[in-house]
Amino acid sequence: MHVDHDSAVPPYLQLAEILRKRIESGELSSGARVPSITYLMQETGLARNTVRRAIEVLVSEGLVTVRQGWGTFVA
Amino acid sequence: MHVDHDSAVPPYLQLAEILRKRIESGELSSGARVPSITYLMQETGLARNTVRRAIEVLVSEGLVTVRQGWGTFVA
DNA sequence: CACCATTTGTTCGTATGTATG
DNA sequence: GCATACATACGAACAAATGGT
Repeated sequence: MHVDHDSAVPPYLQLAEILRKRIESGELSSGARVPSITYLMQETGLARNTVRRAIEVLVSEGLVTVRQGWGTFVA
Repeated sequence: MHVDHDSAVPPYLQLAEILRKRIESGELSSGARVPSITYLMQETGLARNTVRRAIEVLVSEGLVTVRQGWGTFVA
């Protein structure tokens, strides 16, 4: 899991794309838990808000659902 | 234009609601320019990112369109 | 019940990049 | 070049919800 800060594609979109592919490939199937924000921060080196933004992209696409205090899950 | 930090409704949703009503009431009609982020920051006392978040809500609702370097306009 | 760890939610202040006129 | 306006990102702090001890 790696994002390129020098890319023309902003990091939050790169991360969204990474997660999207993991979902569409079936690596993360329906109902599966998406890695936590904290974990994704550590894995990618991105800030919390940036990770959240990536997740919000997936939420707006209907790919995942988020529940406060619980986690993020593949729809 | 006023947001209440003690409200259960987060400021970014309060601002989104304020702008939504100004659009739906016709005070801001189609094609009209939405006040700039800087202006809304000064008017509401909110931070830049918070104002942007409110606008993103309206964008996701299709009420406004944003053009970088130009401005935000009622759809 | 209280307490705590985990996880998501919101906001702030700041900095820098990009686009338009 | 400059001013304005939006775009992205960082780091920090605290709130709220959940689940387990």
